[in-house]
Amino acid sequence: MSNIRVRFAPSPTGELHIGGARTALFNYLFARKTGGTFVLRIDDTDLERSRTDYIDNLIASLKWLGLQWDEGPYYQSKRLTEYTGEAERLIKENKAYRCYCSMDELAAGRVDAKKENRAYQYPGTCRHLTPEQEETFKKEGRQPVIRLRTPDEGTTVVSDEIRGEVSFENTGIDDFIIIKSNGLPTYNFASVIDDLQMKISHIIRAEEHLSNTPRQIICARSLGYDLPKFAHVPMILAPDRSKLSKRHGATSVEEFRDQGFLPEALVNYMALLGWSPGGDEELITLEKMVENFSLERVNKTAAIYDVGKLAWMNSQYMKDYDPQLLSEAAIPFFEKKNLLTAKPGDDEKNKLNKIVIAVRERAKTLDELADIASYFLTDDFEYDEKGVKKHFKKEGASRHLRQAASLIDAMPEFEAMDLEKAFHRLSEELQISAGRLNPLVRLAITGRMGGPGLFETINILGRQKTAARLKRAADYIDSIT
RNA sequence: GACCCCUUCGUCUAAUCGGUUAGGACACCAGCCUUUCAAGCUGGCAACAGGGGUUCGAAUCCCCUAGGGGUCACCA
Repeated sequence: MSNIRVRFAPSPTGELHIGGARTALFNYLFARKTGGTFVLRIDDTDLERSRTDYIDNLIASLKWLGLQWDEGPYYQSKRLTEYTGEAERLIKENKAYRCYCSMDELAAGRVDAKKENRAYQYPGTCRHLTPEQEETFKKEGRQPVIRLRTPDEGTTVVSDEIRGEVSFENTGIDDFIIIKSNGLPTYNFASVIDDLQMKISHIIRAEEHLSNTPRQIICARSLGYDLPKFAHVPMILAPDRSKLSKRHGATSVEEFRDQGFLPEALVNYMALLGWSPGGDEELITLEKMVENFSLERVNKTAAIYDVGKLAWMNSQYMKDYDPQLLSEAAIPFFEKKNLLTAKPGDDEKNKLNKIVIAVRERAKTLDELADIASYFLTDDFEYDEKGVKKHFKKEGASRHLRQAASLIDAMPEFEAMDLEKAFHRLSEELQISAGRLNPLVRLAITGRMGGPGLFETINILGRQKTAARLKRAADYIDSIT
């Protein structure tokens, strides 16, 4: 095991979306590639917004994607004394100080800054308070925050594995808060302490954190720790180039799952957003990704995700999926559409398998697959309107169907070859072409114009059902003509 | 507004010390295959943001402009 340690540290304030999932994936790939350790940490210091059901969602989503972590989950909410202890130490070392400014006072400063059209910075009001002044404030009942004393000059350089050296003027960084008045740490403090204490060697996270990094570096230096390496991966944007949000349709891993995407396809697709293995291969297994992964090959540009390509990729995975596993995965979608009344037994599973194999390459998602295959599981379907016009309203249609029905009734069991031959003879008898008979029969037994091969369809449907549907269609034709 | 990052087909991307007819994939269009719908196969459309340099030679290096994004909380 190498010394490489990475972490995925989401805050449980929402469902895991593909941006976060992709960050987790890159961490996972990097850890596997380097023989390192992948740590999961839950950054739940924001009591207001953190929710346990989001933690469940996070964990379920990671597991579903197959991104197994090696350590954790750790919870920041359980490590609070760690942060306050470090903050007290910094105060003793005169690297941090208590600030008694009220939120209103600070807000007023911000309003002024806005008016003068300049960036707001904490003016350092409490930087040099005497013990007496502190006493007075305390007597007034003010709850202090703790601020870090940050350098007033010089530059802080972020050395980023993906972006190179990025430097920031220290004048742009004020004495920011590390412990809030409620005693909880802020992100820039807790996260730094955890990363350092957990011996994280590479912080791989989204680009939105790049601007925060100089603060964290200053923080780490005050604390007296060595710096980890940083790698800021590009963001994933919605099709309208804005940040991902609910109004962009499905963005969370759970939603993609519920829409019938396979985890392998989603992982494959996410990996290719901001990274490429180099060659022309796009359909690659997780193993292959691990083998080829390097931060060097991660892009700098934000990527816009395209559900269309995800769907295509999903269809590719469905085609090659183990049929057993695929029909297993499809069951919830059949259930959702009320196509499965009870838990399927062995016989039904067998049938499901056949159905899934027959329709899989016609669907892009499991949800679509269940739609396409619905007529195999229910008699309750409508006839395609165009099809009715084209095939049912033709001279002799109902007679042809009745003939086909008696043909099938007369057949003891189905052999695809026999069926085909029998239909061939039938079309000769009826003196119509197979090109006219077959679509008519298809419409009668499936209600649709397209689908798996006709004889395969009849085979799966079974003799009785097929014959019954043929007669039903014939009756229907008689009733409308 | 300040600071920071980014810029190759509509979208994802390749071209990793400068020399390519700028490659692939999705989508789209056409053809083939096919009893249908798909799938598959073949072909087509389509990009180096703009302007200056450096160089024999720039998508690649430098500068400027424009555009996009991110951060500026007692959120993470």
